[in-house]
Amino acid sequence: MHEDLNDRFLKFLRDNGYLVTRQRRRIAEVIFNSKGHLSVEDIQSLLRQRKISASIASIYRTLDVMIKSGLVVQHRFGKRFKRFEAVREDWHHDHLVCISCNKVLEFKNDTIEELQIQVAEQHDFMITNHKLDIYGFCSKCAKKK
Amino acid sequence: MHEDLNDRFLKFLRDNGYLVTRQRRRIAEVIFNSKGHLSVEDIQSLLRQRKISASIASIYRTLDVMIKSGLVVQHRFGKRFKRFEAVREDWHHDHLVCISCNKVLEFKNDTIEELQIQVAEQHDFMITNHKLDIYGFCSKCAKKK
DNA sequence: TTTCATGCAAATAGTTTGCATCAAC
DNA sequence: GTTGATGCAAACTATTTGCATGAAA
Repeated sequence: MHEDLNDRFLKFLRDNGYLVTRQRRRIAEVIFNSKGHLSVEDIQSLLRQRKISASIASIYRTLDVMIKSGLVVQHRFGKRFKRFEAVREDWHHDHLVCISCNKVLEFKNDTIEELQIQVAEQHDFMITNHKLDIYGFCSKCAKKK
Repeated sequence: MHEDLNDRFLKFLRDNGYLVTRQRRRIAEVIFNSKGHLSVEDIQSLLRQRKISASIASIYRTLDVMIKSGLVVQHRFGKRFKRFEAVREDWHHDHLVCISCNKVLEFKNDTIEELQIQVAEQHDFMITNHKLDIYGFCSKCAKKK
């Protein structure tokens, strides 16, 4: 499963004239082996746990390449820093973001997706991607209040 | 129309123990008199055009208060800086963002809104707000390619 | 052995904050 | 007169970049 993503990334590197370096391989491994939405800090600490060294600069530069490969997407859930997420299979999804505990739930709704395509057509707009983030309180945090 | 927003903002200030200062009044005027999605830089230059002086710090601090008042919302269309938008009447809308010319079109789709509420219910999630941004190419930019 | 990636530190961009001064009430 | 807002400059955070060194092909 993540093997696949890893292989696809390595192939992307080779096919597009990028070097396959130790750092790129390891940063990719860490990201493809993690579920969810990683901050650069998360990635750093995952690397540290595995006793892998890679500078922040290399993490950012590798993330750029990964985004170009289409195997990773970027989020910015209202916060000032970015979060990164591996794109698994063809499963696109949107997010419910808890503004209290910062937990992020994923969901998928085909009707919403279709309606977006309709909206775009109506405005003669060519969609490349979209971000739908719903903010509020998850069930746990809602109860606390 | 923007008179209304202005008045509501001044009322909000008074009702919540904030001082009604020259800067706050003028920053609010500029924002309520502008359509669209203003960056802080935009706001600064609009103020400059009117020969009004206000420091960046005050602009940011006033924007915080305006957001608390609910009369302004914040966006972050994938970029690293924020954009601010006056909330007119009760007209909520979403955005089509051109990744080529950066133009932002607005749209409203009630069915999408309803479906979001359904999704939230299914996940026992209490919505406070949401952001749906569709990225791609506007008709002009799509033609150029 | 050439070319591209890395690591470090310095630079940048956007935003926030501390503090003395100033304006609102 | 008090209290809270302003303006300035300095601090901060996330991210990017320049450049000498090191690793990939």
